[in-house]
Amino acid sequence: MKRSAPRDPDRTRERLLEAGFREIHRQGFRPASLEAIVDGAGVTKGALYHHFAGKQALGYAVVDEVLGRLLHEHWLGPIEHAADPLAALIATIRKASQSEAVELGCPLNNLAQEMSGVDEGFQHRIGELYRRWEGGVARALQRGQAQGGVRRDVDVAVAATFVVASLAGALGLAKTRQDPTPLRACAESLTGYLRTLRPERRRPTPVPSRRA
Amino acid sequence: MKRSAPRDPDRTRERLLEAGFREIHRQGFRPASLEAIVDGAGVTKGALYHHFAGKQALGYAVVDEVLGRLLHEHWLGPIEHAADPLAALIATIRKASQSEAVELGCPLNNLAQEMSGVDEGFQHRIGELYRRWEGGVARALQRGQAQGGVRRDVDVAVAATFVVASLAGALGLAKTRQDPTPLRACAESLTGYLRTLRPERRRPTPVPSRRA
Amino acid sequence: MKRSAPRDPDRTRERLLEAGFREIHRQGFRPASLEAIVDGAGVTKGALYHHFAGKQALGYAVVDEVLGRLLHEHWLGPIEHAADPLAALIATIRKASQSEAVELGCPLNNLAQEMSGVDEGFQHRIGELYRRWEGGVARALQRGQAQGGVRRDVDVAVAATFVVASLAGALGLAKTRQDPTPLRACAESLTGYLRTLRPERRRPTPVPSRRA
Amino acid sequence: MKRSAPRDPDRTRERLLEAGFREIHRQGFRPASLEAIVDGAGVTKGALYHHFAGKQALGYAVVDEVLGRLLHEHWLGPIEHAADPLAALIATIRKASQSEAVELGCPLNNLAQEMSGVDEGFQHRIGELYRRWEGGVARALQRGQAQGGVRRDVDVAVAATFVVASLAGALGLAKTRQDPTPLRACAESLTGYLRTLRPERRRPTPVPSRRA
DNA sequence: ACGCCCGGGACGCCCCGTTGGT
DNA sequence: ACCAACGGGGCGTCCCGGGCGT
Repeated sequence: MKRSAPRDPDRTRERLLEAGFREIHRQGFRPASLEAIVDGAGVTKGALYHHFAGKQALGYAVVDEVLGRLLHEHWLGPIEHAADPLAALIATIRKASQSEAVELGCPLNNLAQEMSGVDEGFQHRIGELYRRWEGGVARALQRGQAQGGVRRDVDVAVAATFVVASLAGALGLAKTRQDPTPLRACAESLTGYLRTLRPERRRPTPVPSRRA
Repeated sequence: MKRSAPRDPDRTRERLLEAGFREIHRQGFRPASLEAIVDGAGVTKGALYHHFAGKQALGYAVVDEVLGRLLHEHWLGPIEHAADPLAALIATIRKASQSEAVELGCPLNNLAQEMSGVDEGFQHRIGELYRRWEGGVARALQRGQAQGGVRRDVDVAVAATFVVASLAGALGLAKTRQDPTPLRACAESLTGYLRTLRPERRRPTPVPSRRA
Repeated sequence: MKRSAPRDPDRTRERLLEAGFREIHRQGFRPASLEAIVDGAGVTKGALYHHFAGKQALGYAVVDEVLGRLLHEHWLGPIEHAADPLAALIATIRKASQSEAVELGCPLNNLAQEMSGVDEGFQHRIGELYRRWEGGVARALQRGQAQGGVRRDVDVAVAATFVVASLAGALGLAKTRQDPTPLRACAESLTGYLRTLRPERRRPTPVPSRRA
Repeated sequence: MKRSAPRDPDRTRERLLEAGFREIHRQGFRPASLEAIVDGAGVTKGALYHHFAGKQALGYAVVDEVLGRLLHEHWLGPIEHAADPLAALIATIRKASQSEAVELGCPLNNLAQEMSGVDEGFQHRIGELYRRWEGGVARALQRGQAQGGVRRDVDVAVAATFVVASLAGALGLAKTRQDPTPLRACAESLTGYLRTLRPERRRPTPVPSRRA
């Protein structure tokens, strides 16, 4: 018998989620093929149907579990308990801008563009993730205000929305061009913008410098 | 006899492009149904295959012709010959942010997220449009520099990329939430950012004000 | 090129109906395989989908067109303009009872048992055919009354229902047993019953004789 | 610990048979879903496969045990030891014709139409039940002959077949129409027919009266 | 040249009946 | 007695070209 996997339901489910995420990231949800997903996971259709009610349910689970985890790992975690929240935020943006993985774009953004307005379930789930993202940024700015690193007159909600939107847009642009350059240009400008949120000391120089 | 349409090839082609644009905007390119497109255009499949080599060719033509035209109408034209280019740019952003049509999102952005990295033909064509967009913004800033409305040390290419990316991101976020609010928040922040590009007179106030 | 069929839509549709009828007759509607039907018709799925909206629509068309035609040919036509309607009715019953084709049963009865109470469209269409069948028998009996071959006090509607029901039941029984014997037994008894509907002359002998 | 059901194999088997009968009656054998059956029985698939070799074996058991019991209860038992067998037979027919439960039809007849000619095992089992049914009716008529309530020249086998076939047909017609009326019309006619089997005293009036 | 009717394959998702490991 | 996993089709329907009229 070729029983390689010694019957591990949780692992099977995890593999399906992971393969589903990959395929959805690459192809989008609707063009994603269940066949490709089960192949990628090394299981059969029956296993998928056992763990999920169908393609839609798998997609929802990918958003809730996989994308939620990624969001926390890459964006929310690093700024959650930082000593200087604004600096931490800038650091995460810089780090993201140095990634070369622009080929497939931001999975959350991709899914958002594809499925919002087509499927309410996706829209709600994706909207929830964006809310958490903005919420994390807004809380960081708020903590910055509390400790004096951010000006008091800044509307943290508006600023957080702007940061998230610019990041999403830049990620998308980089994907479109298959080139991380626009991502870095945006990171630079966004950093400049964020520095204008610090209290002025003497002479602020909130302008983008010449391209490196 | 049954000659309702007096056989007008150009008009047929135009109708197909228009119906194709609508369907692609609503559903995305791959989920778009040729059946729906020919129904929307009031013609048959044969007519489509007479004017276009296939679905892909129709998609390319939609990008080149329809999206190109829309881009020029909404974004490029209004800032092309403006007396104060920066003010004109801010005005177009403000105008776009007041639109209520967030349901389907920006057609260019949607297609970019879906097809870049999947189909090279789309990627090139969409990239070309983004280049034209950024180029238009950059030229406007440059003309601003020439006439003194924009600081000389601004890297217009970086700034143009940032503007376009933020707009695309905000449009996407608004679509995701089915709510124009984030679009307005971004327009506000972006306007603030753009004002920091003006030469300082006395005391710059480049900060976003409390939400209205 | 292997273009055997020179593009004949009507013929294609007819072939599909015929193959659909055969498969449905053999397997029942729900277990019937579209794949088997298109194979039997020598066409592809595309052709089927072109002529019918789906499996259900094909099934409806089979009932309306094929079964309707068969009903008329075998049961309604022969008694429609007969000089002696009762005799003609008895003759059709006798003829049907001599058929050896009991293997698959009566297609109308099969479909009725399977689909009534599951699909309203089938129920209405099948019910309509039964109504036409009973109606034909009832009209024949009525014409018999008019010309004196049937007693005036006979409720032709009740009698017609009984005749049709007994025939359907006998056909079913013969199919169940894969043996035409019960069909003949019923034909014999039914003939006896029908003779009791004739006006009495002297001494009626309306009893079934010993089995042949 | 988690012993909610105190592990009663016989009861589990009984529940499966009962749920299987219900689902098969409603959907037919092939469209019946094992999932629905085990849900209806409140057990799991494993339990089903513990008690039966598979779907087919369950179906066979349903025919043998459940349908056999129902046949005896409704049709065979009441006429088995009746003082006047013919009267008892007429009484059971009348009783059946007054039932309102025409929605799903006669389970035996349904299964017979569906599975005879498709599966030999079903055919034999169902044929056996029909034989027992006819046998019971024939014996009743025979006992009627012995005690003088039925004419001696009647071929009881032929008559029994006719009775059963007419009943099956009428049940089916009623189901098709979702209306018990045809069942009553047939019961009336069948009663009339059966009365012609009694020895003539003076003037027989074996004709159906005008519809009430 | 232009347009339409018809037909061809190809997957995609769903879901089902069944069997090993516990 | 059961949970987990397995493959095998079923139907839908989609994108696409040949064969004809106009």
